[in-house]
Amino acid sequence: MTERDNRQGAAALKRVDSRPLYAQVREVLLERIGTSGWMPGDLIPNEFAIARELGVSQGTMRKALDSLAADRVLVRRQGRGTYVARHTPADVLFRFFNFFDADGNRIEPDSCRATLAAGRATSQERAKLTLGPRAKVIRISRIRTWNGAPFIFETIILPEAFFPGLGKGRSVPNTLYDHFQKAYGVTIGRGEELLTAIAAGPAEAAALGIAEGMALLKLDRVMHSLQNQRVEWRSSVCRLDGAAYRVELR
Amino acid sequence: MTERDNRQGAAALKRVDSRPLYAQVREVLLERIGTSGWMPGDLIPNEFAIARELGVSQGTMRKALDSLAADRVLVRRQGRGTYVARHTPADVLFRFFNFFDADGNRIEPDSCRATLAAGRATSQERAKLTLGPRAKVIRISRIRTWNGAPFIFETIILPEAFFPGLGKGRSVPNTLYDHFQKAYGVTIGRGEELLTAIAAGPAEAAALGIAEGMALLKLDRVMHSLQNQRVEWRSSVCRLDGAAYRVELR
DNA sequence: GAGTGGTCTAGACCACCCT
DNA sequence: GGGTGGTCTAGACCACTCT
Repeated sequence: MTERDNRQGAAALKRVDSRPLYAQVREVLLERIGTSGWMPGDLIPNEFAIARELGVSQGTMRKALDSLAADRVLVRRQGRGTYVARHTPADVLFRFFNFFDADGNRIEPDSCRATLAAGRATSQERAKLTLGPRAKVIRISRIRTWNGAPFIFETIILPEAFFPGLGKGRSVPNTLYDHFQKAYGVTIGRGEELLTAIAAGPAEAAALGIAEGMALLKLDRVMHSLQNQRVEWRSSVCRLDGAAYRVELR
Repeated sequence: MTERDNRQGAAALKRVDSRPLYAQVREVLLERIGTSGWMPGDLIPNEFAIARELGVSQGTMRKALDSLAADRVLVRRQGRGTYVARHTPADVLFRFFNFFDADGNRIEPDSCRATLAAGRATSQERAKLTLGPRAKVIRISRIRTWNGAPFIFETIILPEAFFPGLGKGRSVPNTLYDHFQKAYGVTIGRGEELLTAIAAGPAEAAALGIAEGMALLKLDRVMHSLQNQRVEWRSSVCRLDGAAYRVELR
């Protein structure tokens, strides 16, 4: 690539908007990661190479790369290179599964029985996932166990547009988010969860094998993709004897 | 040239330390903030001044300052300067009070009735706060209200060594953490909270004015100071009809 | 030894806030 | 106008990983 191209590259970045260069660079890198360029697990070119290509200094490139690493989109390893973060079941549990046992160890749910169905989204589902009037969704209900006993009973709503044919002919994996990334190129970026306490009704009592009226923790979670689209609504009720939901306060 | 300055700057700070320069600089700044040098709300000297004083470059100083700003110890304002973060009641609510109403607005608890007592720490209290065998603690029990109705019933355990004479002759403020900072120089840095669901027993039912057996959210929280000492153990039970505890997932 | 990210420096210009 | 933090660049050396 010639020097003129470099300047044009830099100018192209600057002319579009007035945000800092590193923020624009970050945007460019995010696009490359999303659209079948750099895939999860890939080693991306080194700092100097991308910087030269985009016509910015290595320092600016570093700032963009560090910011993506802070958001867990990239993983940097000294002496080896920069990789596109890959979701593994262990990563997913570590980031998004906040249950701990009495000794402070993270709980690893053993398995799950799942049922799956598709249909038109209800108005509530459309609101939660910002879907259009005739959008379809996939609904998964499952029970996750811990030490062999039912622990979580949850319903997961997914826009069909993001996950066409999910579950067709195959069983639903225990950790969904790594499957989303591998099978559909949808990477979970962030989300929010609303927690309340409820008394077990007939449905929860039957699903979890407990008495009606037992106090349960209810989680209402909406997850967003890296591109900031709402890709999952999950509603879970959890039996919490011997376990706790852990929150870091900062 | 750069190499010699580099080593000298490092030598001036480190002696035994092999951590990065900016990390050592950060430590030095944190000490100055703790020990009656720079107080909450103070404007601290500009980057160049501190950098020159400590014998490091402005870039290294900036990295240390930015890291402290990220941890909310400092607040940087373009065109004005860098300030030591001051806890206000609003800040405290924003950072550490995670309850929201059905419309998604943060709940502001109205007031509280508090009782206060001091005594020797129980073994459980010593374990939670890593206290010595004969340590004393201050115990606060209070009820916080929302829209006039009891909302949270909580017990707060504080090491007497950190907060001597707390509550003597004065009432306990609604938001404690800003009081800790102003009156005792103890700044809350971070903490962790364990959430479970419980059924209301006689004590909770009486305190919150509800029926026994109602599902409540229980929070078990330990907070650490900027110097990483455990300075509070708080146990709360919350009535959650019309409200929810919100967690950001990243 | 070659290549990578991590640290550190030095100096430039810009955007913002004050008086 | 003068001072502050924010951005950007250029170049050096260090620490780590692989072959």
